[in-house]
Amino acid sequence: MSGDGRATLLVVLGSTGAGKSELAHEVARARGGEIVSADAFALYRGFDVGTAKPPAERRRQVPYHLIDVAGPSETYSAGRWQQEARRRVEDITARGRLPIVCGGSGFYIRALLEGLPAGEAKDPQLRAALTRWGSRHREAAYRLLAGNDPAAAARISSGNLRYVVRALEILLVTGRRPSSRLSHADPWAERYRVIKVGVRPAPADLYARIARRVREMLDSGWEEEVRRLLAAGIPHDANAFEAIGYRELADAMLSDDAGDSLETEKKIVTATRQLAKRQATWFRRERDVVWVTPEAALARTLELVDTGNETERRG
RNA sequence: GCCCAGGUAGCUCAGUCGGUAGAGCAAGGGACUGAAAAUCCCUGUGUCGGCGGUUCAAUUCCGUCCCUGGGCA
Repeated sequence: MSGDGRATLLVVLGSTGAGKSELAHEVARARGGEIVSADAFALYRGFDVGTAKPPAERRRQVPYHLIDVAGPSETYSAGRWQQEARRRVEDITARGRLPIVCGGSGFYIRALLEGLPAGEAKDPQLRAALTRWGSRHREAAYRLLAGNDPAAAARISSGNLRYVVRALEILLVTGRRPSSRLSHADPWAERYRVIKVGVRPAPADLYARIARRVREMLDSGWEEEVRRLLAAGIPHDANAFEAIGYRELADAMLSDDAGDSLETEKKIVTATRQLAKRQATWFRRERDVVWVTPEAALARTLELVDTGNETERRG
């Protein structure tokens, strides 16, 4: 509980490789916390090395949630994660422990804290059909959207088939214009004293960290894991295979010209850096984030977490 | 040493029948309504290898030199 009577919810965010996991784990150990992963790919069983899941030792020290909760061929979703994550956070709080949401999936974190439009308006078959049609008739798909919802079309570029298809899916499933469905105020997070800590190394350090991490993952049997997944019949187009590294490694294995592994490693590092940049762009807009360097992270975060509690003790 | 093919954006290359050049990738910036590690948008001045020559004008033609591949010796 914090000074105003609300329970504390700690959110640790930042780019891949910044040092979020380390921080979350240490805070959890120091303050009796439990970690809820906000990572769109650590959800999938079998995709372990490249998603940097916490090793068994850490999982013995601290309870981890929303890791390995989906089958490797499944497609998870932000909405499903939001519901699950909220339930876990509430449970953790109810047990008197500190909930720590930690991850780099900005869309998920926003869904958790600020909510999503009501109703998932989802139909996978329709979406697949729209995608098939749209990839052949990109302009027509965009015109169909523009004709039915100019406001939605204005916010989406015609080249972004994914967004165009999604908007059409909403239109067809709900019978209402996607633009009329923009998120409403969601009060869920108001019951918490939310502390958002962003971990951000010096820019030059981040690149070095990423390169090192990719190397370590490859040294830890990443390729072997991908080979096993493919051998087990996980389809190459499964959602989890869209994760950086898994994509490149599977492509290299499935193409005839065995491709050299140094080339693959470079591609993975590049893709990871690009991801880190996109994440930075996303989080830059996130409100009320306290940014810290990995070195100063733990001390500063404990201070932030403890402040409210001291206030309560005094009050 | 001789012959051939090249030397153009950080990389791979296109192109200019002579009027100082453009794609992909990389890089930088941005967006984000249940696929989000996804998807998409914006941003391209670089002694066109060096030096000479021809020309109103050369990255483009000619000469020469240097460099890189390949072949012949």
